[in-house]
Amino acid sequence: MKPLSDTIEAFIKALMEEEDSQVELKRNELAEHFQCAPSQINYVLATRFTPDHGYVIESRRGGGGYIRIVRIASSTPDDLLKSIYQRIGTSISHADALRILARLQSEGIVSEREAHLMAAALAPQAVPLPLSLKDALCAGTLRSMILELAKRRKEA
Amino acid sequence: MKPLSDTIEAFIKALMEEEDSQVELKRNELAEHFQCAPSQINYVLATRFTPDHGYVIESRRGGGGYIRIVRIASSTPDDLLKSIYQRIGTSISHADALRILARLQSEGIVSEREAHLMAAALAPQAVPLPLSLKDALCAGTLRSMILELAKRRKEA
DNA sequence: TATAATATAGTCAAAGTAGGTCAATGAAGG
DNA sequence: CCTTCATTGACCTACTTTGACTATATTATA
Repeated sequence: MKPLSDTIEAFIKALMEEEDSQVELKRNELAEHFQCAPSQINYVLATRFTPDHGYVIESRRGGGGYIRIVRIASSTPDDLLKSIYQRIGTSISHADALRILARLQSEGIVSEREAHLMAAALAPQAVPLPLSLKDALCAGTLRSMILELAKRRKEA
Repeated sequence: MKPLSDTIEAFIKALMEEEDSQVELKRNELAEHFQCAPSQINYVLATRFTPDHGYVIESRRGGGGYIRIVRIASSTPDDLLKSIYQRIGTSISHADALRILARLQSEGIVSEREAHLMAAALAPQAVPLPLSLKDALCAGTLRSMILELAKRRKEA
């Protein structure tokens, strides 16, 4: 049984297809529709529609409240690579790193195959490392790959 | 009395026959079915469905979790990947790793761009690690990427 | 107007679900 | 015995779902 979160994610993405990379929805209605707790919607947004994924959320509470999800207009690939590189910093969680890879793929900067290859390089290796070091290693590897992508753009 | 592990192994392999050299299963359900500890399943996977045996495992935890076993085909280029995989072992120098990448590229298994991406992932990270660990890390990362390549050949 | 009621959305911690790891123990054969 | 393979259970990590409490906006009421 696929988790509800995945279904809700797909539902929202389908909506975004129709409209112009932008949806506005009512949290309670969505929750009602999927028969789940309203906070479930927040969970989906927090794990699948983050800035790393290329989305921005705006919302308002109170009567007539809403949640708007906007797909960030991509600047040039070079700018995107630069900002991602900076965002990575010296430490990043594995989950966040995968989000960034998904973004790179959806922006067409890497192919699906390349994204998978990059993910493989980030997979928790058989090398036993303390958790603290792991995020640093993840960051280093990802940064190194991002740099390579940036370099090849320049050359091309 | 044949050990349970053999039975579970056969069971999984039978499943793979039906489906397309690929199964998805629930660890707990399988364990329940065979009335054994869930970790028994991991044991079977670790001893009979390793990359050396020609399988790749993917899994996900939490609600909706699963274990997917993918058989990687053994056509000619796969044999090369297989032998490379074995050659890598648990430790490899950075220089040797780069030589392997060059080979993969010259064989047309990866593009130049992919080879560079892989090299970037193997670059000596900013993370300070004892030399002994570095070669092990290099091996782990490379193996992981090789496996990904093998898996995708199968899918293609 | 203030104020209260109502309608939303946000946060966070706890519980629920599910797979992973590892070390101890058990069993079978040489 | 001793080694190798099998089995188990305690503990760990990861992902999901929920609910109690909080924050904020709008609307009705005094």
